[in-house]
Amino acid sequence: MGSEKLGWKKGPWSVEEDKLLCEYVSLHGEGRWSSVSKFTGLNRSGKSCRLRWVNYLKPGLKKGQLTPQEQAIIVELHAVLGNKWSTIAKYLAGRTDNEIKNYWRTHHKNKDRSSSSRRNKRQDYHKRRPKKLQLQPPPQQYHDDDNNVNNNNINHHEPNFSDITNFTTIEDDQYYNNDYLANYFMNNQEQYWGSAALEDEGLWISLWNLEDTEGHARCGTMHNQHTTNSNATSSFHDIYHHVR
DNA sequence: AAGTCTTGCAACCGCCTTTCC
DNA sequence: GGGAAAGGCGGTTGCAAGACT
Repeated sequence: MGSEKLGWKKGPWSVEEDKLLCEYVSLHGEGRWSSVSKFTGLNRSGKSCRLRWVNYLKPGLKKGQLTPQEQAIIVELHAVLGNKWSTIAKYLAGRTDNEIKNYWRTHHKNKDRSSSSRRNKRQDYHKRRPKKLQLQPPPQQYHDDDNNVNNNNINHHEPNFSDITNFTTIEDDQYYNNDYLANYFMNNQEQYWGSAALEDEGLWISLWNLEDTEGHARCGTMHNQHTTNSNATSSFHDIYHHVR
């Protein structure tokens, strides 16, 4: 945004900055991000504050490895929606568009490594990179399911892709020429929509609130899981048939 | 052991859309 | 109605850490 002042602090957020931002949101709610610096003294742009909140501090965010179910949903929805990361994120409770985008780029986009522009750029970068660098970033915080703040380091494990191998080997024609995908969701909806990882009420609300194909928000009336489950599948059908 | 490469992810950038005055 | 500000989104980059040679 050209209107934002120059001289905003950039780079990793400190624990203190996170605290100030959390306090601001608890007092004023989400939105009015450009006011954060005024109210808190935080020298961060509104966009930076919003991003930090949405991608890291917001209660209910899951951290750590994507589950095989989540990976499968991403693969399936990307086949239908393309790079609509924020839309895909609506189907994955506690996951952010940024997280999904990063996952995709790492695991799917760069399959053709030999021609990866990023790889080439990175090789170039590493040639120029000074050997041992910089200050350690502060310990990362996150909120657990009970909305408590933690400072734990996240354990990283090698992903297990065996569960989704069959998805990634599906021929494109199967996506584009029939209702394969829609039927797949219909037949496996218990796996997706009924999985423990997706039982967060927020997901069902967000699924029900998914925009329809004309860009209008769906009714936000609360439904029980079974009802919403059907609606989620209906939404998927809408997306599938209109996007293709 | 040291150098190089790969991966994961936080954060920034620029553009577009929406909202406000 | 039009311009400015704010918000949202997708693409990209920078860096740490682990894997590999």
